[in-house]
Amino acid sequence: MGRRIVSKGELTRESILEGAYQLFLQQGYHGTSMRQIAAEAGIALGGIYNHFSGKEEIFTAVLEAYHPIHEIVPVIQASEGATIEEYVRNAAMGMMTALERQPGFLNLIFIEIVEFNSLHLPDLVDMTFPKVMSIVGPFAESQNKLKDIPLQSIVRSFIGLMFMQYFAEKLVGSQFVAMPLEEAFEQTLQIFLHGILAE
Amino acid sequence: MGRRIVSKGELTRESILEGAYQLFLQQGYHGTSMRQIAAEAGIALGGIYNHFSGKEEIFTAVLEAYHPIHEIVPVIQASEGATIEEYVRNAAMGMMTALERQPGFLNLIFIEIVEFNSLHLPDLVDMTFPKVMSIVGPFAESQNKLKDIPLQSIVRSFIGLMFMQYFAEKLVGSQFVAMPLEEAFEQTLQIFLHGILAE
DNA sequence: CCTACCGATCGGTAGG
DNA sequence: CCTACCGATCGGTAGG
Repeated sequence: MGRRIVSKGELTRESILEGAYQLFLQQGYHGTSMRQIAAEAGIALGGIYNHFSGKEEIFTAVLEAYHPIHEIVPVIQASEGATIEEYVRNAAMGMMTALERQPGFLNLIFIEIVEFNSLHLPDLVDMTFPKVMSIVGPFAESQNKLKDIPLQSIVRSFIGLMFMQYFAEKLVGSQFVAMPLEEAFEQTLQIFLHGILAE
Repeated sequence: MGRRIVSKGELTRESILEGAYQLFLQQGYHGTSMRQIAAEAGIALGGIYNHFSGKEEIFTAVLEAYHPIHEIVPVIQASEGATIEEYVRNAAMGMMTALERQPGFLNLIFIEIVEFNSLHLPDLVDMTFPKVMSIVGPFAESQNKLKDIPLQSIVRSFIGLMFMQYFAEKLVGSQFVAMPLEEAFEQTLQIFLHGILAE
């Protein structure tokens, strides 16, 4: 909201994070050097160590700063709709938009999986999933139009389908999406809605 | 089928591929050195270059040798069932088993995405997806019990849900799967089946 | 925050 | 002349 008052040191720290973020996305963690990060941030190599104890701490901080939850939770909260059908449709479009606007989210998670052997992934999920559940839960439970399936399974399937849809969009032009994207999105939504709504 | 007759050189080449595969899974591409690959294969560093022109060519060869399609297509082909419901259930269980037995498949693809910026991913998908479609197509189309949704969307959603389920299994113990795994698998299957079957 | 470096290791290649 | 390697070292770069 309000403009934060930041010291020069904080500005430097943030430019390190932003430079590192861009480089990690393009080259991965091990493929990115501390010298590249320093150059991107406009400082000398040694200067980095005034802000971070090492390369891994930079990655941790980037993971926190660019965490999907910051982008996606407000989108889901903003989702409204008279029926669950409308609500799901709005949430789905909001999530796709959020993913498209910040395509680096998934890559950071892939880096965590590939180059850190999923070391911090359980913590990450434990931090994220309850937040999503607490937002989705009240709305869904106030309705009686869902099949008798645990809300957790429903949310998990929703996320899985959105990720798959997102992958399909990244692969435009391949056989994987031989139909218009809007149409593919609609089909995925139909399968999900038929899957969760009571007759 | 029959036992291949392989020269000593071919055996060396294959041990390089296997060693590189294991190391890539644990450390990623840039995190793995040619010296580690050589040690894993039981030869000297220089010996590698009699079989591969460089590190990237090794990764390409590993991607080909351990391609998911080799494992998953026979599983789907072996899937039978009097009804689509049975068929889907068998295919789902077969795919989960295949993924669990070869957990490296997904990681190789993540390495491709993260460390090579998805350079060869479209080609990979174009090679794989049509094969799956040609196997699934005839069976599904011989039935009239599906909703009016393109087969391509159905297959894509199926793959998305299986991947999500697989991720959930890797995250056992976290909030993400607060129910028994068999139950979570069943719930995912219910959503999919309700989503695609005609009333 | 910089310059000047360190111990070690990187991917790749030399001659034999 | 080929293959399948070796011990040693190349020019550069890694994180700190």
